[in-house]
Amino acid sequence: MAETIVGLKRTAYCGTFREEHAGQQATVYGWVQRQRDLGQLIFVDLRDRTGIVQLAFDQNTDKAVFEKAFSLRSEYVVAARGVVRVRSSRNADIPTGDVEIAVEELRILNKAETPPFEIVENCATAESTRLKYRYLDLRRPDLQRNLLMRHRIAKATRDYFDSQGFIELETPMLIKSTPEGARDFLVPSRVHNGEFYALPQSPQLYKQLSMVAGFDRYIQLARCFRDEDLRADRQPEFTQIDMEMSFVDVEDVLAIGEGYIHSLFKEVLDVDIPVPFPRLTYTEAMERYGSDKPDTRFGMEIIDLTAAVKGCGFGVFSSAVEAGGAVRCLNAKGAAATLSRKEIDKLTEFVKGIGAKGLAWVRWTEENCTSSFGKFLSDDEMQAVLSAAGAEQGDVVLIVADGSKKNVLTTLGSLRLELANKLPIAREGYNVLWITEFPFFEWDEESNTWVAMHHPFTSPLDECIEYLDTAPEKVFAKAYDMVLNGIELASGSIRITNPDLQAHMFRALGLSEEEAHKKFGFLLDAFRYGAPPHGGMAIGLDRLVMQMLGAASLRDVVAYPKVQNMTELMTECPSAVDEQQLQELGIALLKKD
RNA sequence: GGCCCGGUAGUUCAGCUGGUUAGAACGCUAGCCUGUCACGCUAGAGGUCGACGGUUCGAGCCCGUUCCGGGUCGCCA
Repeated sequence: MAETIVGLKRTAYCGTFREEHAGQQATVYGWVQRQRDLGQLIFVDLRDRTGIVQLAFDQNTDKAVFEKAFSLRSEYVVAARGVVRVRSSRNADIPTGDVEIAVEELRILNKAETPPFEIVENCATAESTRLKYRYLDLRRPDLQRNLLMRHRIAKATRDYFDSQGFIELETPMLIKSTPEGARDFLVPSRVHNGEFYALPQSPQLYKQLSMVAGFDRYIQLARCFRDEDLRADRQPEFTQIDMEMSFVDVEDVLAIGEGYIHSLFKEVLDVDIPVPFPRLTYTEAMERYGSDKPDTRFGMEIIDLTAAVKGCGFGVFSSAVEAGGAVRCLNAKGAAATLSRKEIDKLTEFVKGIGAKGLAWVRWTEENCTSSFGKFLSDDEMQAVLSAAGAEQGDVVLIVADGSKKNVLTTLGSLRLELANKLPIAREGYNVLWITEFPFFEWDEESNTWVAMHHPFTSPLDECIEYLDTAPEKVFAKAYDMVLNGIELASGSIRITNPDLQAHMFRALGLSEEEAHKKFGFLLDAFRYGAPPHGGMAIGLDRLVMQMLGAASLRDVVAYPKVQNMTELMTECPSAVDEQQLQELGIALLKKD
C-alpha cells in the first residue's frame, strides 16, 4: 500500500549531495533508477530532475528497512531519510559519487509497473514508443535537460525584453480567420452556428493594434498554429517570441534583435555572438548562396560562368545564356578524391529531383581531368570555364544551366548544402546574420498575379514606392530575416502606417477596397485614429532552442509534440466527438466513402 | 497528394537460397552473494514475425492491399 509523505520534508534534491554534506541528516524524494542487491547490502540509485544519489541499506542495521529496500523496483516513487556519509568506494562517474545516504526510514509512495523502455540517457527505443509514453520519455535526463534549457531561454528572453522596456501582452487564441498564407485551424462557434473562430497563425494584427493602443513596445511568447504538414523542424503548434516596437525604422529593430541574441547566448551558453550581425540583401544572398537563409559557416559560394560559356560549343550552356538565364557553378575544392564518378551521378539525380534539368561537371584528379561536356568544347573554351571557376587539380566543378536564373541559383543553393553533408566540411559555432531587402512581390504561377511575399502590411523601401504600379519586380520591402546556421530563426518588417500607401498596396495586390475591409477592416479603422510608425519581428522559439541545444528534431525540445500525421501518440488526439457536441455546434459530418 | 526508408520477445536487433521447435543482448521473475554503482553468478518466463489476402507441399522471408512510424517534395503570406 502506498505510504504518505506526512512528516517528511525534503531537505535537498538528489543531485546536490557532496562530500561537504557528510554527517548531515537528509530527506530525499525520487524515482528508483536501479536497485543493486548484494545479499546483505542493497544499493539504490534514486533519481529526481537534478540527478542521482545512492541510497545504502544494510541488513544488519535495520531488518525492516532492508526488507522494504529489497522490494523496490524500477521507477518506484520513494522517500528516504538518513545520514549522508562518505562512501567506502567512490564513484567518479557521477557528481554525487563521493557520498551516499545511509537510510534510516524508507517510504514507498507509489509502486510502478515495469516501464516499456529504460529511463536512461541516449535511449535507443523507437521514438513512437517513447512518444506514446511521453511522461516516461520526459523523465530521461536528455529531455529533462532540454526542457530545463528551454525554460532558461524563455526566462532570459523575458528578462532581456523587459530590460529594454517591452511589456508582455496576451493576445487572444480565438480570432477571426483571415485565409492568407497558411491554412487556419478553425474552431466552431456554438453561440453562432455556422461561424468559426480561427486559432492564430501569429498575433500579427493584435500586436500592430497594440502599437496603435500606445503600448510602444510589446513582447509575447506566443503560441501559434498552422494547419500544414509537419517536418523535423515544423510542428502545427509552435511558440514565437513575438515583438513589436513603435517609432522605429529597420535599424532600431535589428539592433534590438542583435542585443537579444547576444545577451541570450552569453547568458545561457556563455557564447559571444559578435554584434552587429553581418548583413546580406536578399539579392546578394541568392546570388552568392542560392538561398535566402544561407549557412555561412562554410564558403563554396556560387560562381558565375555566364561570360565564360557565352557562345560556346555546348548547347546546354549557350542556349541557357541566350534564353536570358544563367550558367553557374560550385567549385568543391579538393573534393575529387571523395566525389567519385558514382557520387557525382548521385548528385545529378539529386538536382534533377529538385527540378534542375541536369548537372554538368568537371572532375580534375591527379591522373586526368574528365568532364561531362568536354567533347563539346574547344580547349580554349574549357580553359575559360576552369579559370572562371577557379578550378585547380583536386577540384570538382558542378555546373547548372537553365533559362531561369532563379532556378539555377536555388538548385545550386540546395546542392551546396547537399555537398556540405557529403564532404568533410567543418560547420561549427553559431553564425548569425540578417537577410534584408526582400522583394515585395512574388510572381505566382498559379494565379498569374503578383502576390505579397510577406503579409500585405509590410512597408516597401521608401525609394521603391514609385515602382509599385509600373514595375513590381523593382519593389523591395523593409523586411528582414535573422538566419542562424542556415535556419530561418526570425522574420519581421516595418509596417505600413500610411493609409494612402496601404490602399495603394491593396490595389497593387489585386485586393479590392471591399475585400480589404472585410478582412482587415478593424486594422484599417484603427490606423485612421493615429497609428505610430512601427515594426517588429517574430523569433521561432522552438527552432532557437533546437539550435542552441544542437537537437536534431523539434520533438526533442517540445514537451508534448505531434507526429507527422498530426496526431499526438499519447492522447491519440484528434478524436471523434459526441453527436450531441456536434449538434450544439450545428455541425453534420459528411459520410465517408 | 508524390517519392524514399522502416515495422520480428517489454526494448534494441539477428534470422542464410522459402524448409524441423524463430534466436541473441538488455530488461523482467526467482534463488545465491557484505561495497556495488551497466554489480556478479545460476535458473526461468516471455512471440498474432504490424494486419489482411495471394503464390507455394511449405511464408518471418516472395507478390498485392492496407495500417503505423520516420525523412523529404508539394504546402508552410
